[in-house]
Amino acid sequence: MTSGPRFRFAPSPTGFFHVGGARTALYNWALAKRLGGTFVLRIEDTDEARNRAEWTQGIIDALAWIGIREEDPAFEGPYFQSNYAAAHLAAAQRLFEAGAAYYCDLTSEQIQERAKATGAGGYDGYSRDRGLGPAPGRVLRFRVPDGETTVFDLVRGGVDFDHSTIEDFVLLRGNGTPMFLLANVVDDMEMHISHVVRAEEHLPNTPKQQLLWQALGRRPPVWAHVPLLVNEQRKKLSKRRDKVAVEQYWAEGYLAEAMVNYLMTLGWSPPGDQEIVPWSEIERDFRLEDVNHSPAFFDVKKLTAFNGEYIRMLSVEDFVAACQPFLHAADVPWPADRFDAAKFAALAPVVQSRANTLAEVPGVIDFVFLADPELDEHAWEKTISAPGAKEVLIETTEAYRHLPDWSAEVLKETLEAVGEEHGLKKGKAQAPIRVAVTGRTVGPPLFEALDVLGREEVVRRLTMAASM
RNA sequence: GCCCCCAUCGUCUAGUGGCCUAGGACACCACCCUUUCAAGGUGGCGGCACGGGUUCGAAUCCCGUUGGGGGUGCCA
Repeated sequence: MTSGPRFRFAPSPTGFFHVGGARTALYNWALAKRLGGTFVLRIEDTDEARNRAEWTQGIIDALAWIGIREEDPAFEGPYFQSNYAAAHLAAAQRLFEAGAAYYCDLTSEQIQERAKATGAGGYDGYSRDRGLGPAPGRVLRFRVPDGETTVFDLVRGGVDFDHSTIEDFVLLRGNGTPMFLLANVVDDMEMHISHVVRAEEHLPNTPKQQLLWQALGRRPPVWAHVPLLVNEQRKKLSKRRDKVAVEQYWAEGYLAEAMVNYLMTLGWSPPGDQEIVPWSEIERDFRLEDVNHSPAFFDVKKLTAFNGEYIRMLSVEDFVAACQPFLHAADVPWPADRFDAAKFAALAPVVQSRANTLAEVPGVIDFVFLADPELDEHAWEKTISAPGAKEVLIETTEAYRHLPDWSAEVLKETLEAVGEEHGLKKGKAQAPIRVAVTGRTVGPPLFEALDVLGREEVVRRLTMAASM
């Protein structure tokens, strides 16, 4: 075990890696790295957790993607909550023996009835002094003392809670298994966690945890509750409504660096006037004290803009490499054997300056690898019925068939010359050729595309279109 | 119901009592560039929730109101 501060990251078992979790992980990681501490990954599994191995691997893969790697010495884990089952029970037993906890045999229904009768909400401490011992069906409850608790939070400062508003909460269920709250605290103790950095939703439960630390004779960790990530309705991000799985952004061609950078600007901003900054600077500058107090909207549009910037920062080679998974995916629009890596590489620079995500790349250049690109009928009608369009198409086809040089520049000059004869401006003359060759009115720069496509194929497509 | 947190352009933020006539980014709009679409450049639109204090002076400090969110289980 290393000697520095120990930060724990403990995602709850939702089955996927949440963007909110990713941000919290990044906060913990930045701090652990800068302070020479440790990032402890703990899987909050339960007996019922399904697909534990698969889910754990998913978390580890997603963490690796955003730069938090297992092979880094600052990374520790994963640990599993269930490994500490004995410690959970031992802690409960100690609390009971010290009188800090007591057994209660009331059922949920009975508690509700009593609450209704007395007009008070929740459990009223009925069994506090009944001297009950453990037995099946009885829960162990924590005896919340009189007074108040102040949680010292690095993000928010001191937060006061009056004990009269905290009911005697359950530590052990009627079947003897520990509640999450207890397990969580005991795990943190066992792992010598010094800093708990997590989402704001946990703040109201923190006084309970702090009380547990104290009752167990230990100094509580440093707390830091970071603001929630919300949707456009200002509600906590949920899987049902929102696109929150990190894996999904990964699959859609977002660059990890862009995701990381964007996530870090939610609730915090790098010093200086630049918000696109490398991780090395984030790691150096990030401080919990500077984190905002209010929830932040996860704006996919801004993420996408960041992603575009990061794509443009790539070298052409790196861009081509990053595109590979998307060019060879199963759902690619062209037959796999028609793909030509050299042609793609030739077109890469013009694609790179246009794309905001990698997933949109195949759709931009698909016409190059398709045997017969689907023709947008509407666009075709409109384009070819324009004055002079038909003549330009026919004459350009002939000119291209006999062109001595085949280069973007010559192709451009040739077409413009033909267009001029028919009184068409450059852009106008280009339209029929573009639709005839690519099937669409929009796309990457025409002449570069024609150049890459080659004379034979271009002339074939033009001739076919001209005969329509 | 009770408890807790929060409040600067539509969004993310800078701002820690005078440098604020409130700065930047995304989005949006216009123009330029241009070979369609982008990218890039220039400009524009747009905000301190409200009401009281404190102070010579408040986006900044205090109180209240309103609004939003979260928590409150023998869920994790």
